[in-house]
Amino acid sequence: MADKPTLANVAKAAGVSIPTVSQVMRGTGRISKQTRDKVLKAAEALNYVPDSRAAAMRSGENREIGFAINQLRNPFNAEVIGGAVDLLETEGYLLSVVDTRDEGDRQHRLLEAFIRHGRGGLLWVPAMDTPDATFSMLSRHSIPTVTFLRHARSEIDHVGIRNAEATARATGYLAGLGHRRIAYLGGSEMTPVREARIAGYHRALTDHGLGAGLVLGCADDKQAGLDAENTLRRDHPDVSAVVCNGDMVALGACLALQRNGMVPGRDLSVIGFDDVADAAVATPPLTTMAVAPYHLGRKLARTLLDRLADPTMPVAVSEVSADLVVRGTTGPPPAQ
Amino acid sequence: MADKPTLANVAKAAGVSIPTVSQVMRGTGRISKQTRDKVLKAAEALNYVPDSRAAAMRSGENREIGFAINQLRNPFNAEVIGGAVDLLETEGYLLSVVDTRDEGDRQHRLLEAFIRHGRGGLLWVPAMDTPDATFSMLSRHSIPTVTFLRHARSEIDHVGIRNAEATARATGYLAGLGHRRIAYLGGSEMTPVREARIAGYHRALTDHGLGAGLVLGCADDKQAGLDAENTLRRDHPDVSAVVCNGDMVALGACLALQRNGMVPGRDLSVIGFDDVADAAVATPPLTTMAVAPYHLGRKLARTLLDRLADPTMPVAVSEVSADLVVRGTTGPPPAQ
DNA sequence: ATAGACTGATATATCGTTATACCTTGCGTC
DNA sequence: GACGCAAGGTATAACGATATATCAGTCTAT
Repeated sequence: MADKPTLANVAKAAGVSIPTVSQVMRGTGRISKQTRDKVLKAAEALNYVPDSRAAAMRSGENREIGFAINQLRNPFNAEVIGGAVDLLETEGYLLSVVDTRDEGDRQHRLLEAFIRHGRGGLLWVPAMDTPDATFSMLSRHSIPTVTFLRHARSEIDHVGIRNAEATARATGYLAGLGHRRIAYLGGSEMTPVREARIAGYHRALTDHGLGAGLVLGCADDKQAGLDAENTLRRDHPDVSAVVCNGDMVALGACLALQRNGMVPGRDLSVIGFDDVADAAVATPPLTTMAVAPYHLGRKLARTLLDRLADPTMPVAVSEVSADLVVRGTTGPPPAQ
Repeated sequence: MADKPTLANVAKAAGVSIPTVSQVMRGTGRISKQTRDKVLKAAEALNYVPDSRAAAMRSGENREIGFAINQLRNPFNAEVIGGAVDLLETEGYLLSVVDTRDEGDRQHRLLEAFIRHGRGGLLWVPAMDTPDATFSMLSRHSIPTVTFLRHARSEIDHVGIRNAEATARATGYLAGLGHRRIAYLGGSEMTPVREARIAGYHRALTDHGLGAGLVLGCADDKQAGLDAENTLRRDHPDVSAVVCNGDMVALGACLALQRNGMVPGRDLSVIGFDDVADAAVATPPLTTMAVAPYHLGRKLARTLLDRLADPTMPVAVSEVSADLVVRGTTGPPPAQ
């Protein structure tokens, strides 16, 4: 076969110097049409593709982004990644993903791998137990970073969700329907996200004069939601509405009701969070706080690109609000 | 602040030469304990992390993998990616993902970006209309590649699913229950995957003397499955069982039944494909062909690592079989 | 005592690019 | 016809690492 497709070989084939080929490929410098055609033909013949890593080394240009997320196997996160990938692709960036599993030391290793492999920017859902060493490593190598969901440091760009506001809205909506006893269902660890949501829940209770709340934790999946609802009904039969930490928990709760001959929205009102794809097609369709993960991913990526374009930009922190989507799992409390 | 963390600066700080530092970092060569400690201390102080791209340039070592998939926003694919990422991470590889959307020219650009950015290996679900130019580009740059699901070229390593066998088994199971009129539901384009499944379906029909089949296409989501079942019931009321192209379609079909006061497994038997997380917690739980996407992703990555470790290895083609998981949506046909 | 082997380190070239400075030509100008 | 200037290229160094060869000492064997 022919030579390896490098600038040097294209140059040899075209009978010009290496810098000339480089300039033709990038459209810079002053090159005559005649020479350019000659070079392009040679490049074509060799199937030349520039090595952007070598280029990056000299020029500093870097279009490689890393995304460290806490849980890859999760439809919500998968959508976020999809959004980020799509946006980055349009600008010629490549995205690498790793799964930190919310383990601080594992996360440190993975972020170090990102640095080692020359990622020029980071999207990051910081693990709960992120050590200081991780932050100092990132700042030492001055990697532009945008955190997602969990706002770890005030000097780092951030994109999140208005959790407190959203949950307060959901809770307030239920109170407006006439519910007096509203529980909060789901979430196990006290992440900042859950903390904010529960704070919003409590604020709404206070605002509506509903006294102390009831928080019941559980894992973020359907089965756990199902179990939690059973527990709730047994121990607190007076609860007539639940605000859930996520759609999976909400859907599980609905399932539990139905398996016991009750109907969501009549015997118990249920509000989810996220608006996953299944929420709209469940029976009955789930009332939920919609956050459009795909667009969140795009926004996240956009924020990083803005930072890369202008490193002097002031810290960008944005929180997108969630929309209450009323469907079939909410209604007035059952008559006593 | 101090200097940029490079080999040169570590060397200066430690008072030794650059190659010495390089050797200490990699644990090669003969270095006295005394010198090593000195170097390690300097590296630590500078927060040194080697630049693997510069290293790759000289040594050829490359631990960057690209995954070009046809649809990122899809729980099954998300799990596959999760499996691949997990396995690759244990060996120090990084995975970049792109979404081809099954568009041949878009895919070509993205694969070229992988080459440009120096990916040393590729995982790939080839688009239906992949042009020859794409294959020649990959071979021209000799990028080790493993195709997934769609076996495009016999000389390329491959990991897939025994689609025909699995669907034949599903169909045979229904026939064994006594069903005489079994339809195939779902899938819109004639991908090799769907083609194989339908072939297996037809083979099973023939084996059980059930004559011509009935294939009804639709998109791969719940809503489409719901609509398709309604159509089926209206136009072909004699059908007593359906084999579905995917779980989403199957779950949609079950929903359609329930909304019409019928019960899956009694009035119509339904078998899905994939065993998505929801299949087990649906009501009734879905009978399906389980393929364990996470492990499929691991196997895919493993195959690529094997190829990278030994380029002379004969072409590796493996097809994993799907397991029939009998749950609640299948049963004998309703008595006439 | 001296060749030979081993130890611990270094000098130098190289990977594939890009940035910078420099070098020819040709041409118009005074 | 010497000068300035623009056009069209090239020479060279650098990016941050690794591979290869080499070198100064020390140790061993004969």
